[in-house]
Amino acid sequence: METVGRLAGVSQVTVSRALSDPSKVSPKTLAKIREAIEMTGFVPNALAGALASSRSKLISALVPSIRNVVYSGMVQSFSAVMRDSGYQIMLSETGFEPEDEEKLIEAHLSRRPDAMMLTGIHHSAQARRMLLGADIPVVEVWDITDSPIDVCVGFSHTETGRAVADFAYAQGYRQAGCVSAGDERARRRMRAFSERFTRLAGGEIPVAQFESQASLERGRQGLAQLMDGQGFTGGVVFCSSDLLAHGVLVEARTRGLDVPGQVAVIGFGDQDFSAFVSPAITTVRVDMSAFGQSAARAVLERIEAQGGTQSVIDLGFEIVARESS
Amino acid sequence: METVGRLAGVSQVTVSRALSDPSKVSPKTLAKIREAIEMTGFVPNALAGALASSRSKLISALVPSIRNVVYSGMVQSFSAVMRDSGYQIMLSETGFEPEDEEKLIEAHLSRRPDAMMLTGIHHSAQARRMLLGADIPVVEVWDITDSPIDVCVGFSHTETGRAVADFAYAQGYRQAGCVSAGDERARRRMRAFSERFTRLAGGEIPVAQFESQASLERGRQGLAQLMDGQGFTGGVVFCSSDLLAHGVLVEARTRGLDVPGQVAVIGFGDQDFSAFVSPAITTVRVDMSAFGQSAARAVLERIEAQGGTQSVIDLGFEIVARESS
DNA sequence: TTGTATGCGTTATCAG
DNA sequence: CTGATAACGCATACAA
Repeated sequence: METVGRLAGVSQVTVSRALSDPSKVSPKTLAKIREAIEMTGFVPNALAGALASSRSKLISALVPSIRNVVYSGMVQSFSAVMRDSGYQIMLSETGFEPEDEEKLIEAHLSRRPDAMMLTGIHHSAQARRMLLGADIPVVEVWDITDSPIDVCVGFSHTETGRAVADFAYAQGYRQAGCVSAGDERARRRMRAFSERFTRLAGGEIPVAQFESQASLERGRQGLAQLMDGQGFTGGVVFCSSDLLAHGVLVEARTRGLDVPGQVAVIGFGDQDFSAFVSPAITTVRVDMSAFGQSAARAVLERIEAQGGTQSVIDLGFEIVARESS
Repeated sequence: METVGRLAGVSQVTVSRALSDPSKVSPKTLAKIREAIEMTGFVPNALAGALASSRSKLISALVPSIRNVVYSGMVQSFSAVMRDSGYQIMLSETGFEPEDEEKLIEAHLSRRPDAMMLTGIHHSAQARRMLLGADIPVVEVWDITDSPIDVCVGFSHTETGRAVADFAYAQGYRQAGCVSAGDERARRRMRAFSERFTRLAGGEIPVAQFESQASLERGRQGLAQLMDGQGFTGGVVFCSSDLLAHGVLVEARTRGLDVPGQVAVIGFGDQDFSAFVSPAITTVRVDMSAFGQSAARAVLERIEAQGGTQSVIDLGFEIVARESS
């Protein structure tokens, strides 16, 4: 800025003002400064700016995995809204281990973000302490709780599981199984489904539980496990994601089973392929881009107004009935 | 650090040293400092650190879209390697508009990253100038050129298109069509495919070109367009992604067409579902996590050794023959 | 092994 | 509308 200022015949401060609030500088000097910037190829140092103003214009976002469209879709809409307000996103993957999250939170906090977006509501005590100590807006997405760190936006996984059980029972199914990936929230949905379905129809509900991330192949293996190892002979299979559901579908076709006659399938997430495979997948739709947008708005509200309104934003879910059940 | 130091009975610098290089501090004082940090919940300010040392430990990464697994997979492996070396990633989506990229590059550069990862080799003149001026390692991924800004790692899209044409011709196909999403590199593959296939088999090659991102539905529309509007009656369909290929498959099934008898399909990307749908999709495999790792290693080499070795890293591609062709 | 002085490139505050 | 001056919180060079 010093150099630019000399070239434009003004001081360093004036250059700073020209950049941060052009209206505070006369049109003439503004033009000269712009020209000098053009000539020198000057790019302001946001690090120094952040240090001086203690506003970094950086937002941290932590998600389990960006390869999963449900998370990357959310990040995409979150980022878009924040970017329009001049914020940049620092994104990291936490994986599914709580300890990793703690370290990442500290690493992010050291960069002094103006706010932080986290996935889920379960965080270590130390993580909560650091977050509280940072004194910035914190939004927890994808799940809701009555005691968020600051604000949470999402839906109830327990309610989802129950609703699916009710739905499947109402459709006439009396036998059920589950195929689930290693996500804590997925497990919570499965548990709620099992409890409710057992209460309605009785019997045990076999579960094929994987620790790895969901994939089509895992879905195939899931149905195979249920049928070959756990005595599942037919009925409805609730999967923790549409990808798994698709795998169950493929495996059922391979085994010559009629869907939904012998094996019915319900997925989760309403991914873009779900309506277009055949049979189309019955699923639970959650509006991930709405999550991202709501989260972003909640953050902006808190940054600007210094005090959010709602602290629990339940965006709900919707069961989409298609051909697979 | 001042506060922590007072609590531990040492000066600010000693605290700084204890954090950046514990071996330079006596075990006793180190213990006292650690205790003081614990008590105060002190989290170092990386902004100030970066300003003072002019090393931000931040790496910028720009990709067209994180919802596309080919990009998010690459980012994932890139991030993992960089994180292990103590770097954080600032990720942004450029979309598919060159002007947006330029603005994003400037925004990122203002945060003084220690290096930058870009997708593709086409950047505006102004962008190149800024990048060169920033004087940091720059790695361009997903494509190769003889004149990278600094270093590029990827594969030749033109060669890919040609190889697919040769492959399809060798399999006996004499009619072809293309379904492509609005990615410049995808278009380049399609063009090379068309040119080569026309030279081999003669005739015109109809193309269903979409401006939007790939999706299963677009794939279905693609085949519909080719057959209903562009006189395509059968043969091989080369798609710019496996998602589109899957859509073509679904549409073909819907129309009662035999695959690969009447319509054969070749995709791109070898996504995780490609081997498991039926018929399994013939595709072009590129090792996206290898791209990310190579890119990360190239960056680390340049940051540490101040001068990279190779400047063009061609990781190639592989045609995976399956049932759909 | 530890401390002192200085500077990194901005913004904020106050004067002119 | 513009300028001087003091932080911001740390790292680096040098000294002890």
